[in-house]
Amino acid sequence: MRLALRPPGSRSERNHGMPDSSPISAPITTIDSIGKHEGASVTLRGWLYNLRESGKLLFPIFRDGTGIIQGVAHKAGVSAELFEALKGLTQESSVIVTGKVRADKRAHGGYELDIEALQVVQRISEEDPYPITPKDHGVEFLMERRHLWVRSNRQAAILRIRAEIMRAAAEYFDTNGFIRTDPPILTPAACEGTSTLFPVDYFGEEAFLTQSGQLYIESTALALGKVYSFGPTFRAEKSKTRRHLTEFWMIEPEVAYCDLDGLLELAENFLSHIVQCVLKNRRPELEAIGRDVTKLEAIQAPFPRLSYDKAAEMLNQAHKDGILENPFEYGNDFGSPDETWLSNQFDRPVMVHRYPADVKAFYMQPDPENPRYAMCVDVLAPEGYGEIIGGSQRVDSYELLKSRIEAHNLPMDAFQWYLDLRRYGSVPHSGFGMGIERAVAWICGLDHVRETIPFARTLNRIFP
RNA sequence: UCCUCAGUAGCUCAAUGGCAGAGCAUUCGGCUGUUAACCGAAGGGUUGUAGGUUCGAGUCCUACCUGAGGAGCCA
Repeated sequence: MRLALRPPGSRSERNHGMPDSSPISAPITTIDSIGKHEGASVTLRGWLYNLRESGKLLFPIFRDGTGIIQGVAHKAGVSAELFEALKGLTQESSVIVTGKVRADKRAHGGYELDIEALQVVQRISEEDPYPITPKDHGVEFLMERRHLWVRSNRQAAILRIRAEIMRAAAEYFDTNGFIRTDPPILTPAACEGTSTLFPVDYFGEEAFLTQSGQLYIESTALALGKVYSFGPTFRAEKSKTRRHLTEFWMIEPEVAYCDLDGLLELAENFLSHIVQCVLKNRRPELEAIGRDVTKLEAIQAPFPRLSYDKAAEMLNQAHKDGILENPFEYGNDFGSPDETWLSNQFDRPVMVHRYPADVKAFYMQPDPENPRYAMCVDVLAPEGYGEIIGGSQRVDSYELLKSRIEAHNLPMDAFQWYLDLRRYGSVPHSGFGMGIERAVAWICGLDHVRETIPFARTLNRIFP
């Protein structure tokens, strides 16, 4: 073994006695940039994804974290040692492989690797094979092995897209004058009732994991003008659906001197930027997971605006036409089937605004034209994905906010600091929160949010 | 919290109340362009748990456990 970059650990421990075929001396590269090396020999460091064989032909498929590529070895074209070493490889064994890059129409990525040398870093034994085969598996089996499942091509592509969505979201705010100010994750006594919060022991006092940083970034918005926060959020609700996690990531902007109209513009520009970045930077991954990118190419501002009243009319009509099973009761919040149907009526996210104040949170500003409505917005992603953003203009009047807190039976003491924001230099201000996992599910076209985060925390799962 | 469905080989699933089965995976053999390769052979079972009905239960009944996706609530 004359390889410069060798892994830690002695050879005898790590490769289970498999012989190395020959010295490896080609430049090290990654599969995502293999096209630059057409016609040349390169070295890849990765894992065996699958192995097919046909007589004296071997087709090992390698992955390296950046992509997958099929290798080819003819028995007549390589040494007997190399052929036997390749033939004996097991799925997910770690290998360092050298070969000549060749463009080939038959190959999925457009390139194949004619294998010239192989170093087995660790060979997985047949007695304890890699559990996740290239065949069908159930949800429970895969989630129990999430630490391995993330290696699969599809899961890795989703995680790359997630990373791009998070990067693009932060980039939008960073390049538009926002300052990132992250609120605390450990919070004192409950803000909006304790039933949805995870309690923790804080040196003998009860504290809770945050369910939203909104109240805190209202404070930093009045200090810095335009701010955002980006971090994990916790909800102890016993929701067991494809749209719910108990721990999820939320990005929340908050803007001083911003009204509801300004917030709608911010939301549509923000979402457009994210989708266009994913299309630009993660197109191979979108294709790898079978996403219809024409649906994403339509996601450009402006987005349709729909008042609650108009949405209610549409839902009533849909019920009369027999499309929706249950009648919509005016004055209520939309149910899940209602939201799904509404979001399916548009080819881009629809911004539903001015819900009845009674069904919305205490901190939302009433509509000056009709105080029965709240100056709020839910952004519903298309293709039936439903709510990915919820936001509002905040109450800026001290007296009104105080009476709202009383009316909701919230502990006034705990809200004194929040009321201070209206006591000293209050201004109109607005903000929203976007759930990263729901955005990823929509942009990737997934049917469940559990695949959008490396390790999902759901009602029945806190393992691995 | 409520409703519905499911639990059988390592995995995905069959099996009218009557001998526990198939495909994949693993092992062995075959195949010079395979695309979840294919062909042949072998090994592999406390049918989620505890009771009950029955001559006989994977199958029917009761309770429980685990999981799934839907309601409510939310991002």
